[in-house]
Amino acid sequence: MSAIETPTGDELLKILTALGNPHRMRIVAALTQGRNYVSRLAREIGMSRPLLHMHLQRLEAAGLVVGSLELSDSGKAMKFFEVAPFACALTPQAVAEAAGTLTDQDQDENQHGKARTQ
Amino acid sequence: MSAIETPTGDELLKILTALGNPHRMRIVAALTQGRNYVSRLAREIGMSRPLLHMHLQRLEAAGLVVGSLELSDSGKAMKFFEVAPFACALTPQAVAEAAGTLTDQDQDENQHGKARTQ
DNA sequence: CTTGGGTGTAAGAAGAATCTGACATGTGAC
DNA sequence: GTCACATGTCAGATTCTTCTTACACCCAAG
Repeated sequence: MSAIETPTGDELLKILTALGNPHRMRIVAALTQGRNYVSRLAREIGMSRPLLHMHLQRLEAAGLVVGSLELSDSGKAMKFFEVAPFACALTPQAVAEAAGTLTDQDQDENQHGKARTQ
Repeated sequence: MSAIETPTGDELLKILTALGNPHRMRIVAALTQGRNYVSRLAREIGMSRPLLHMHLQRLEAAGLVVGSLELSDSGKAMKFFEVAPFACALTPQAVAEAAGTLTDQDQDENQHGKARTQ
């Protein structure tokens, strides 16, 4: 799991745009110290909850964090998030390799199939 | 040179936002195959020259490419670009470590000194 | 002097990302 | 019922990024 992965162009692009944001970097940093649920995390890092929700969605879409909706002892629904054990190397060769598999201008929700534009 | 570096938060952020763009990824990929000058590169990858100029500026500001203004045999000024041998690992720990050294809201050009806003 | 190829840059439009505020929902405790 | 605390989502404003177009300059060749 801690091996250096070589994601596709679109995956790497999603990872980079997800991490290329100071708030999201700090979110990942906070989750590295342990899992947490949304409202508490929002309080701790001083961010509005809807905003944190959006950032977590972006991080989860990139596969950098994983969230699971659990029920606390009292029955309250709480969404816990934790970091995914991602690891990818950022080198010119890795970027060049990934750039070759870029689908250019459609980042749709077709990561299960392979519906090319052409 | 090919060791895994651990940049500061602001540096990593600049690297990630620089690479988190399909055009810039393709520019890095094109420059991996050899140095090139701006107008020719713009022709090859099918991009307007001012736009490529902006992207190259962004990549150079992040330290991912280096440009040098040279004079051709005929005396024409040509700006050559080549990739810098960057290498950094993208792991939760690296992100957490970098997030600790983020200056939050000022991304000014004060990477030489330490001129804080306040 | 005009043409062709190189450089850089600035203004403004278009589009995407970010952020706030308000709303709707559910559950347990008082 | 009302409060506190959790969830999610939406509309709109704002800000940032991206991109085009147009301009400026320099040098060599015809």
